[in-house]
Amino acid sequence: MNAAAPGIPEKPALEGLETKWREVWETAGTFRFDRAAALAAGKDSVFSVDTPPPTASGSLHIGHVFSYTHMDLMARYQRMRGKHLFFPMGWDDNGLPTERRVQNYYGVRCDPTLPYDPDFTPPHEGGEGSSTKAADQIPISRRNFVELCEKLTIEDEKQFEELWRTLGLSVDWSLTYRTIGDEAQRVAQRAFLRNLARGEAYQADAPTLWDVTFRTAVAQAELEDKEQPAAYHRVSFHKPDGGTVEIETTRPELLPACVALVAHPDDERYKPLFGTTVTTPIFGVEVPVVAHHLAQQDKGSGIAMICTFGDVTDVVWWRELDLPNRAIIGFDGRILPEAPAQDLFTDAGRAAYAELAGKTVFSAKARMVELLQESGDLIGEPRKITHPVKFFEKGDKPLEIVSTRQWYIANGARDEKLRDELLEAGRELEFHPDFMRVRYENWVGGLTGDWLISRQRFFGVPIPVWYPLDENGEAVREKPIVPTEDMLPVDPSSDAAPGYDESQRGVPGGFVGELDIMDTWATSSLTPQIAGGWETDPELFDLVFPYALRSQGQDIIRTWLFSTVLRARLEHGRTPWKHAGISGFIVDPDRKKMSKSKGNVVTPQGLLDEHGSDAVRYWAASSKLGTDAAFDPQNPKTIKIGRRLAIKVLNAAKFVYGFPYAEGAEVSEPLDVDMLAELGRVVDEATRAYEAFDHARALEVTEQFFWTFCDDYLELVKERAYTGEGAGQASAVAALRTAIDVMLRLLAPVIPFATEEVWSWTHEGSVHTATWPTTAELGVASETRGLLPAVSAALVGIRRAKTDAKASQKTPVTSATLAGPAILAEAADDLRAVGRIERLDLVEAEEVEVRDVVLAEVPEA
RNA sequence: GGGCGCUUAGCUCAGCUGGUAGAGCGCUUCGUUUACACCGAAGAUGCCGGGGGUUCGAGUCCCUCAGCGCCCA
Repeated sequence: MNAAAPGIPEKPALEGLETKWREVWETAGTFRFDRAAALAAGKDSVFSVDTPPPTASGSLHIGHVFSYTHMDLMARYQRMRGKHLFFPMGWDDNGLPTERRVQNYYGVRCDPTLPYDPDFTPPHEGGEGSSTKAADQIPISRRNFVELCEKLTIEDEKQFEELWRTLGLSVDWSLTYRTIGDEAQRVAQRAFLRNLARGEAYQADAPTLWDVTFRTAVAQAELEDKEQPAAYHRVSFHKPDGGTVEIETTRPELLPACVALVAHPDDERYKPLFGTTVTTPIFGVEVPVVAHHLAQQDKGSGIAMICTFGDVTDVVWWRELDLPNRAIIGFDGRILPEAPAQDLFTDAGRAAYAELAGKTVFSAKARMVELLQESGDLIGEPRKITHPVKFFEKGDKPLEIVSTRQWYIANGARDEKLRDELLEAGRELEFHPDFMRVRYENWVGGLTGDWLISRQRFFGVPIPVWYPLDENGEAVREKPIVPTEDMLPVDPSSDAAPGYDESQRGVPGGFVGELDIMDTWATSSLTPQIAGGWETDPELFDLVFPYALRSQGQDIIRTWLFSTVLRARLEHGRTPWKHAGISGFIVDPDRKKMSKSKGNVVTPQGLLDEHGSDAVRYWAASSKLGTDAAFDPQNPKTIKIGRRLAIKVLNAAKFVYGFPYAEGAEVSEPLDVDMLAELGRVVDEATRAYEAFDHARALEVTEQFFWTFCDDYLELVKERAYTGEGAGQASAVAALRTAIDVMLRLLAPVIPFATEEVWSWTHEGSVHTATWPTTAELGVASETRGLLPAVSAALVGIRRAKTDAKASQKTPVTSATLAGPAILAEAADDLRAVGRIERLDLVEAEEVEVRDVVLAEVPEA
């Protein structure tokens, strides 16, 4: 017999468990990917997780904690099932968010024309938000700027890792990657070069969605519709016979870029006009009237002007109707000094255009309206409306459409075969929940153009090409010079093109480097390849790819999930993962998405500090995949429940380990056997739930059992376990210990800190590398006999009698009658003990009922 | 406008392949018992969004309407 193990604290507490165990896990390498063992055991023994690299310069919020916990639950479950976990973590540090943060933090901005200053020190550090006005920002060279980006992201990433470690993510931190790191750049450039070689990457001069603030092209996936106020201006076009056609437009300033009028082919009002021409007001340019089904008969006057380019529909019309390009908006969002249609303008038109040139869209519109009023071509007052306008999701000015040369990667938008393949890939993927696949299919089906990957920015992976310069010093864009793969990563802005000397840069007959960088997603779409050592470590890559699981939020299905599927299809001809686990998002008590402006955002670190990591993880674990979770920072109920559970686990285990125990004791009492049989059902159900990616269900059944175990079973047998003798006593303690041992493992994925603490009291290794429980190890028949629930019901009856009498549960009972199934007799002694019942008469009946309870007289204290 | 999801106790949510409603929180009352007062016990609480249909039987299946949310136009 031994008493409580020496390591059990007098009063167990959650405080400090995070700090204690994260260090132990790190030192012991608990979550390290055991490559040698994985290789020996074969590919099927590996469970690889493709982790979303959070934006390093952003801030981690409660939604991240939610989704990353979901990922970790599955990882921990699989690890306990004996899988070798390949669980890396990455940071998405390249891209615009970092640039913007650096600008504000250091008070600088990038001017690529400036030379590098090796001694540069930033004017200040630590500015947040918009504390530095753009005008006060000091212009610095690209290299200086990139250095600051590097510096700041490394700081940010440390804090991220700190938070994830506190939360208890069972990541192998030796596998960390950064999307700006050398290996990521190498992978991104290699993948690009292969896309190029296969014809999947190409450059094209085309109308491009353009953010004038950031002066960069943006992709379809980065668009956001915003409702904007605007006004319909009714404008007259002139027919050759002297009559007029009135159109309505929200963008009169684009009149000089007008190339046609368009109406619906079925529109009786305009049918006679199709095939004729009209002239534009002010500018007098002759344009055709054309028919196209996208023209909306019920919008405005039913006939619209097509300009190059007012919106994406203009682009469609321009392309499908084969119209000329007369674009007038420059990269800075201002009207170009020279209009392409200049020669077609009347003299008055040229004079009018001269007034518009150089103006912003806003002021050009104002002036244009005046001009139209003066000429009498504006009919009536502008009519105010609100309508959706395309924005860059990170921008605050409407996107313009400019014609530029950009790099694209085929995504199926213009290639039916590829699109079908991508849809097929979506069907191969097991989405959890299944309906999330629809988001993917909608996106693939709705693509309107290939993926624009070039960005006119600074902090990102350079597009690895150079262009030869002809004898006039003009770049020959059609013949890009590419590096060999062993040269990667390259920066064409500082590395000389292969076969050239740096002195030939910019010289006729020499070369020029591509200055554009890639879209962030063009790198982060390759996280499986980056983390898995694609081409640099084939042995590893074969072991982990395709991955078992991609886990992410529902909001990035169209970006990260889609682009990763695309790249894997193009490069490997297969789907990059078997499962996609999709988490919902967090809403505040009013069902609104949490947002900073509402002031309802809580920092995850604060939550973890206040409630403990196990409690916060419990909250995340109690939501199913794909389901949005309500969160009230003022009253985080579910977190408190999680905290209570973790504390209860500590206390219950401590209590159980305090009973006298002899090694090798047998579970022989019917009640004990039945309790373990019930637990076996819980094990089965929890296992089934995890296999179906339903961690919430697994938690629910386990937790429910655990509370019954504490409130009923433990109460029933504690007398026998504590003061009993012989086989009965041994059986109780053996059953209690077995149950705790199993429940700790069932709960380990959810509350890793409390369970590890308890596990350490009686075990050497970590609970997180222990074997997931099975019914077999319980050593009892898998069939339950219904004894535990019957006894629980009897217990409730006894307690009710005492409660009704307003007596303490400790009050002795002289006599009572217990009606119920005969099986109750097998636990009568335990019932007598817990109820302090002197004489308990059993009567057979279907329903359990306790009656004729006679409480002993208790002298007033 | 199209699609997806949701609507069950005051709140947050479970309810698998149809069999006559559950949990936790909160609330009420009681209880200082050898784990736990961040505790324990007992109790009350619902025309399962509206309407229609299939069925012996519908929270569960079908249709329809409404509200909320998200995605895509």
